[in-house]
Amino acid sequence: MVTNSPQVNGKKEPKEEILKAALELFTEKGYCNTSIADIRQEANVSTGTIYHYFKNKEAIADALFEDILQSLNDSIKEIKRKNKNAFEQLRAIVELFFTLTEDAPDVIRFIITIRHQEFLPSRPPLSLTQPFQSLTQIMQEGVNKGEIRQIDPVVASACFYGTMTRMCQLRLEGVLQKQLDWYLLDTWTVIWRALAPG
Amino acid sequence: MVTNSPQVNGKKEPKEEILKAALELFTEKGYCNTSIADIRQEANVSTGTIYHYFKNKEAIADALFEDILQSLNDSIKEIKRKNKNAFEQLRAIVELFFTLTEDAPDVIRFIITIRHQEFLPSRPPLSLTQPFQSLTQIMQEGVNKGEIRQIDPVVASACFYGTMTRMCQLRLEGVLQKQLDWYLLDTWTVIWRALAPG
DNA sequence: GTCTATACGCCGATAGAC
DNA sequence: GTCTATCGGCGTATAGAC
Repeated sequence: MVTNSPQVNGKKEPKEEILKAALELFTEKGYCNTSIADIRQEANVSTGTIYHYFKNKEAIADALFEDILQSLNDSIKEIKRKNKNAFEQLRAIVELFFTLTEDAPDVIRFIITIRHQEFLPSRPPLSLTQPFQSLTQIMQEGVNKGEIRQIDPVVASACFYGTMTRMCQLRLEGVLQKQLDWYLLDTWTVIWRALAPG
Repeated sequence: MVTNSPQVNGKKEPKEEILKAALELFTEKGYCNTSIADIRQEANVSTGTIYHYFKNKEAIADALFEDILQSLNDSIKEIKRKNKNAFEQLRAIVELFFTLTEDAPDVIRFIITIRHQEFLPSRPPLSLTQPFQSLTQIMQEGVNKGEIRQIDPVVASACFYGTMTRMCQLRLEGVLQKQLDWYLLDTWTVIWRALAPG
């Protein structure tokens, strides 16, 4: 995990420190504008240590990608387990993204604003990864059960994900002064009106 | 304009060729991963010519930013002039974005996927520029006239813009096999159900 | 495992001929 | 206005001591 260090006592794992620093710098300045020297400084380790834990700069980004996607996937799985219908599942996902935007903005920046393909060309676009497949699946099941209107699940997902992430983006860009939970009700109402049957 | 060269006869303006090449390369590989040598080659000019027309690499990106924003702003102005109510105006904007995604994908990539702040730090976030202000204004007027439900115009804009651009993004990433106009009706229906009163 | 020192390539930008 | 040649600096990655 990137968001919290596994070591509780004083000493921190260098690997985790490096990932934490890299996430912060990549999301703030971009991958290209972040040098190994920057990461070295922010993580308080030496160049040698970085190359001991990671083959190269790209491998750091790759590990972040893996970590964050895994964590997102776990969260969504748990949401699907705890909530039985599409309405509750989707609402919980919006809450998750809004909470993360306030509490772990770098994670959301990594998911929604970073262009992974620029430096991880072998990775598929995020839209084709597991958590996003889960989303389309929720839509599909919702349509099948009559909880969601008869529309193309792709369009339904786009409305849901696009609206939610646009709100996150506006908040991260400093356009929205109030915390996202202030907008939660309105945002959810808008999304659900778009998707609800009848 | 970036999308078409002003010269009709054989010879092309080097400046336009440079901008065209830069737009293509920036949106494909990213700003950082594009070298002056790449642009030189793609535009069939020499390094000297590039630096004759532009102060530096950043100035090329800046000119593109200016061009594209101006062009987008003009298009939206014309849409507002030709269409009188929010319903028609917003629908025309979706059509504009969907058409551009198919016909001038690099322009849409530049608007929705490029992280301008990484290399143009003095520019404000896109969300604060004129065309996006116009959007919020359309929402506000729509709410005032009762054409749009009583919701926060920011949330309304986020739903509209987020849904629309997510569809464009999915198409640009190759996730959607069919052309965007195939999805236009569904997309618009979803958006309008979210915004319509009653 | 962690460090410092350094090699080496690439890239942005300039100089100066034509 | 357009070109070629080249400089200086930065950044990734490695070598090798401890």
